[in-house]
Amino acid sequence: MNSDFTIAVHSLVYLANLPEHMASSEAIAHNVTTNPARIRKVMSTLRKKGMVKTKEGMRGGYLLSCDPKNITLADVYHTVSYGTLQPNWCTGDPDDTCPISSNTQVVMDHIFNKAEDCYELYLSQFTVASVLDKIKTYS
Amino acid sequence: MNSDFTIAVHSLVYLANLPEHMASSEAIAHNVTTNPARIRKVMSTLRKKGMVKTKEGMRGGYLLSCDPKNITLADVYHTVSYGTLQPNWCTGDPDDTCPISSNTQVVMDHIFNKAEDCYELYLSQFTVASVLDKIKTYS
DNA sequence: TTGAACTGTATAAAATAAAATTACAGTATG
DNA sequence: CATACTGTAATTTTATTTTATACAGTTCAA
Repeated sequence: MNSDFTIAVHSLVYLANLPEHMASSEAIAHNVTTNPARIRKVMSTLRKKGMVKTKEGMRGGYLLSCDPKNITLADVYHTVSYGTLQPNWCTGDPDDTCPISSNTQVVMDHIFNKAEDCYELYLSQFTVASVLDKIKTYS
Repeated sequence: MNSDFTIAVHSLVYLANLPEHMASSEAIAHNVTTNPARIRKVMSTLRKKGMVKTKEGMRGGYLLSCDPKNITLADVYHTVSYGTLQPNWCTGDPDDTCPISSNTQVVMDHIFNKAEDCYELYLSQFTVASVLDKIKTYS
């Protein structure tokens, strides 16, 4: 499981907290403690789903393109990490004559797929704004 | 994310399908397509929670110790993989004066912890018996 | 009572995945 | 036209996962 989801949430919260809702990949990377290239990759996929706008060139960077109250963590998860609940490793052998060996993987696939829906439903209760609020109560 | 959960479920289903509900690590490993040492490690943790009994020595192996209808995937997940929803990587810097940098990880920790509960609730609808039934409908 | 067939567990090696680094073309700004 | 950005790809480094190997301890049965 990679950390793109955590990075995406952190980046969006960071933007939401800024008066202009805008920052460069370098500023975000410093806050998140990672490198600018990784931030750009994650933000680039968020842009494709319309969550942020990007400005290239000098004084460019990333700008929140909607109200932090309207971005749920489910939206973020779906955009950057959908499918990562299931491990890559496959169990059994699809060509084995034993149905347990050949079909367990297929059944687990279904279970993991529905788990994603369940996970997203859970995450839909949180928004970028609500996460920011929680962070502030710790300060 | 490692595959211990998938391996545990597959192994238990395999046992449930056998008339004596019993098999050696070698037989299970062959069905799962992994090595006996790994099966023994996973089964060993299931034993500690009372899901299987083990017989050492000649003609030994693993024996289901309860009705497959009474083992939910939530039980299995909790036993072998609890906590793996959260990535190991940590965001931000706890010593940074910026609360976004220092507190986002803590808030994400809470969100991931509650997600585990949600995930287990979802998994509690499945049992070793119900998974076995589904596998058979594919045959 | 001995040896074959098991489990339990640890360690090391190999394979895979994740993260960081580097590089550079493209773009806006002043 | 130089500077400060993004977009993206390739490479290297690091961490994790999986496999392989080994061996002590246990049980059974001849």
